[in-house]
Amino acid sequence: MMKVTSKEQGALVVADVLEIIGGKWRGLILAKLCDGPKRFNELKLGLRKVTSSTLTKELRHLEELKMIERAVVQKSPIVVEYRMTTHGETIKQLIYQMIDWGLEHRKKVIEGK
Amino acid sequence: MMKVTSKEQGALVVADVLEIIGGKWRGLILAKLCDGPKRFNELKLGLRKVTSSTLTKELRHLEELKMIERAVVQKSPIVVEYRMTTHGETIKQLIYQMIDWGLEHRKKVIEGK
DNA sequence: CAGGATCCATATGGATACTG
DNA sequence: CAGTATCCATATGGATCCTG
Repeated sequence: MMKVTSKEQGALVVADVLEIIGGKWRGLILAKLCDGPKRFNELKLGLRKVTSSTLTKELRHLEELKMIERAVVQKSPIVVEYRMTTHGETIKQLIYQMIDWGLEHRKKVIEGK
Repeated sequence: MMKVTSKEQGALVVADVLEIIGGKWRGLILAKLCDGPKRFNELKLGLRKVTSSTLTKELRHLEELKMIERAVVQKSPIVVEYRMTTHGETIKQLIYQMIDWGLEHRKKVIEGK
């Protein structure tokens, strides 16, 4: 069911993962990209109120972590597309599980309050 | 495979979940409590360098979210135990999946760099 | 369209000292 | 042992304006 080694390193590894999906925006960006590639402004509009500079910073961070990649689709007017890398794709199941758990939690705790 | 409704609410729900496991300590605390109940100082020592005041704040927050509960086991000298609530238990699988993914990520990206 | 630059607000968490 | 209280540093993200 659960590897012993995983349990022992548990907290440390969780910290790694939180570096990727934690913070106010990174998890949300990844969730959006689970649907498929998105352009800069698509992400910007999809995330309620994030500013350009913040979005850029977060995207760069996810790029450094090899989770997403940036592709210039066309220039002048420039069009950029962000998409998950092959490695990034592997986090999809985790994101989906977060969503499923979150929906249950919402029913039980938030609405049931 | 994935419910459509989940996908659409995706980012919003992810934000809910990140409120619980995000931040610098909350996910780590939950990971520790996956092993079973822990006392205040056990948690404090287990998490590299967290101060009492910070740990207290984070624990209170997780209590408000109905994820953990505090139980006074004995008084004078007081002994307190923190453990997951029934609802909190439901997040275990998510934490474990985070750990599993994190270990893979570590191999592929961090060490493989 | 997609950002860079600059400056700034606030949230998060920390240091230190003290207590029932 | 398990906190509280007070004060404080910094990280995170935001506002605004500008540009190839």
